[in-house]
This record gives sequence, C-alpha cells and structure tokens, in this order.
Amino acid sequence: MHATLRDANPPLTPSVEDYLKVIYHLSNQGGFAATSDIAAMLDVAPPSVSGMVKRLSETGLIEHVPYRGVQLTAQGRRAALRMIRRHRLLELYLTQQLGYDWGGVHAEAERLEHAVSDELIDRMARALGDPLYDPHGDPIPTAAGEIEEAELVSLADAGLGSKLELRQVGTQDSARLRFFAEQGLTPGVLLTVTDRQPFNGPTTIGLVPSGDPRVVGRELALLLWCREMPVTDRGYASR
Amino acid sequence: MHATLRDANPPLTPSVEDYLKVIYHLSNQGGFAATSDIAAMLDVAPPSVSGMVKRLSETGLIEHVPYRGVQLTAQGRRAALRMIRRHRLLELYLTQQLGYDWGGVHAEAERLEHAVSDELIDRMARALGDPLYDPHGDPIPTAAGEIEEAELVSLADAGLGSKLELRQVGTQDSARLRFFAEQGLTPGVLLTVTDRQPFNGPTTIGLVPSGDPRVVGRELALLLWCREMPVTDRGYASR
DNA sequence: TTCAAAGTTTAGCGTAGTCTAATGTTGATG
DNA sequence: CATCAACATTAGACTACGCTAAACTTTGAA
Repeated sequence: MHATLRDANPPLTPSVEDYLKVIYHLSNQGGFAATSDIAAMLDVAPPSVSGMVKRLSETGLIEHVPYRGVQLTAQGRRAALRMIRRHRLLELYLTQQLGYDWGGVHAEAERLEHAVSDELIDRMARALGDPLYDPHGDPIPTAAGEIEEAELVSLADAGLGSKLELRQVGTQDSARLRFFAEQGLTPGVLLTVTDRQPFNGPTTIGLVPSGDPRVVGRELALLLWCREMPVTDRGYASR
Repeated sequence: MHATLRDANPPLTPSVEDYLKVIYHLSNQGGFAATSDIAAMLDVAPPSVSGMVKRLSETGLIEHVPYRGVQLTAQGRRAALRMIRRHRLLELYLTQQLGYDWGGVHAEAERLEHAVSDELIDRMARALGDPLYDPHGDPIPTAAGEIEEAELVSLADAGLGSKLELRQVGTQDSARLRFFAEQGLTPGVLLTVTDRQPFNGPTTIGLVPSGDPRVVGRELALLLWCREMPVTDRGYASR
C-alpha cells in the first residue's frame, strides 16, 4: 500500500490528499466539482473517482450530491489547504534554498508534500521568513488554514487600458511555464492592456516600466491571472 | 497503493526499499538475513516477509535460499545503498540546515527518503559540501554506490587502554540517543578505555582531551562503535 | 415532448500489500 | 536417531486502490 515493485518511483496512484486538492481547485468559486473533471485532473477513470468519492464522504471530508458533484466540508477544506501550504512552501524552499528553477519544482513538491511533517514545513517557512506567496505568485495558506482570497482577473478578460500585476500562472505545464518565463511574464510583473482583437483574438500588453510589448493568444491569456491595480498620481500603488 | 484513508500519515506498510535496507543491515557481515529478523525489524508478520521475498527475488533484487534466508544481489545492494545515501544525507541536511536535533531526524528522513529525487539529494549533498559522514557518524554512500567499510569495534569489546574515536551509535532509539548526547558521547568524540568490570560489567572510559570519566553498562557499550586509533608521539593521528 | 448524447454510478474483476491459521523443514537434545 | 521446538512457508481471507463494461440520470435539442 505504499510503493509498488515495478514502478518504485512515480506514485501512479493519486492519494487521498491529491483528490482533496483538485476538489478544492475545481470547486473554488463556490460550485461543485464534477466527477469527470476530477478524473481528468488526476488522470484516472471516472469510476475510480466515484469509488473514492464514496470513501471520502463516508469519512466526512466531502459532501456528495449524486450526479451533481462534490464539495469539501470544513474538515476537507482544512486538509486541502494544509496540502496546498505544503506544496507552495516546498516550491519556494526548493527554488530559493536549493537552486531549483521555476519550472522544475512542481513534480518534486508534488511527491514531497505527502512525506513532510508539519514540523518540517514550519521550519522551512521560518527559514524563508514566513513568506506569503510561492514562486508562482500564489498565496500560501497559513498553518492555521487561512488563505488570502485573491480577486484576480484573467488577462483575457481584463479591460482595455487597465493596469495589472501578474499574480498567478494557471498551469503546471512546463513548456508553457518556460514560455511565459522567457517572455518576462512571471508573477509580480506589472503590465497594461494596450489592445485586444475581437473574435477571441490575441491581447497585446505592455510591460511596466519598460513598455516592451507582448502579444498573447487567448488560450494563453486565460492562464494569466492578474490583480487590477489602483493607480495613484505618483504611479502604481504598492501592495 | 499509496496512502490509505484511515491513516493518511504514517506509512504503516514498509516499502520495497525498506525491505532492501533492512536486508542490507542484517546481512552486512556477509551472512543471510533471516525471515523472522526482517519481520521484526519492519514490524510485520513473517508471512508478509515470505511474500515480499518471493516478489523481490523474482525481480532479481535478492537471492533466496528457502529456510535459510536472503542476500542482496548486486542490483539489490545498489538499491539499498541508494536509499541509505538518501537517508543519511537527509539526516545531515535536516540537522545542519534546518535546526533539527540529533535524535529527531530519523523519522523525518525515513519518510522523505522515499519521496526525494536523485536530483534533490545531489543538490542537498552539494549544499553540504559533499559530506562523508552523517550526524550519527555513519559513512554516506557515494552517488555511484560506494561505501566506506569501517572496521569498527564495539566499546564493550575494545581493549583496556585503547584509544578510540566514537564513530557510530548503533541504535535508533531516541531515549538512548538523547542519553548518549547528554553524556557527550557523540560521533567524532575521542576516548580511552580506563576500566572494565568482569562478568559483563560496565566499562569506564575517559573523554579526550578533557579526561572526564563516563561509566557505560554493557548493554549500552555494545551500541557504541569505535575506530581504534593509532597513537603518534604527538598525539592521536588525524583521519 | 421525446430522445439521444453526455456524464455518472454500479457491477465485477485485478493487483499488491496486509493478516491469521495451518503445514513444512531444520537442527538441537534426550 | 527420534523427537520436538523454533522457524519458514503456504493457504486463504481482507483492504484499498485501479480498471472496463454495462446500466442509469440528466440535459439539451429537435
């Protein structure tokens, strides 16, 4: 029930915590997480999800409305946020303390998050100065299970002329992550929307303060989540 | 096949690698590892070991002589040493970089050693300056799978008057580890045997250079593995 | 209003590990 | 050298996950 013989390394089978994490992400905006979406995210067959859903709701971690989907209970949400805290702190620690690069940390954190103790996570957090955001710009839940609810707009939806701070890159795909990094589109960057083509066409933005233009197709723009920034007469407001 | 529902945290079931590690330790001095000893070390029932032994020998990691015991093949030895390298580097990293104390690292390393990648281990090793010994004084196998074969004597067997360097503490029991640490009996310490009582009585030693005496009962003295040191006319030879 | 497609659940089986109880083997002792 | 205790293995059941195929809902479009 732990590691198998043939494939000792990559845990092919998602753990309970992985289910909770994807349910958290899928039902984030208050809705239900659909069986098939969970299955797609975890790369298992839908009946496997039905089975796990049954077990998880028996133990009180989720609530299941048949044919509708699932939601986390308070307990399940706590467990999910605990794993998200672990994941994001691990990514930050690996990046800052061990020289990993932005695109390479995800897989490592994905495995480690199941093995680390709360004590280790707290020690890492302290070593990093109790940071609030991970290398992708996502907020790190506190040990008590609180998380900053960011009000983010996808770049594809942001208004023409609006001033934005890139906060999250909504993909784990390393080719895309590398592409964004090459374009200078990393969390924390400031930008303005200068143009958008109709019919789901690309968005053109300008980086701040350099003014360098970038053209981002809609598929990719949908992955770039931004905070809309108030503008003061002396420039952009700081956080 | 990964983490179960009821006991999400402590991996109650030993992994393949855990089997290889204990077989390595049990058959270290060239012998066979007995089924019941493996079972005792892993806290599983003997038939579970028989089952795993079958699978491990089918994949060529061990050789099994029925009713005699098992030995590692070259491949199995390599896999065991890889895990031992991970374990010892993790203990050292946690101790030196994250402020863990000597007694508390074992359980953490035991879980992490299954989740870390070779890359992470190599990065940790580099961050530590490619160390040769872990916090217990045990040699760390190289990435290529070589390990220093130490010629060690148990303190209980060392000759009266001999000069020794404490190299390994042969227990994982944290109460004993803490006791040794309090007595100043940590790997690297130099000492001389000043007295030994007959009938399995205690050994008296003097710490070097302070000369502080310590009295160690036979049960504990058996756990303290030392290197016998050549003496030069200017003092103890360095490593 | 029906009906078909899409999505979900159930049924039934496979695998990799655990366990207890029963059976085999070995080696020391009378 | 026969016996018996200790140790090892086999037999058979259980759990927790996975899968495919089949049955059941829901929904959206004709």
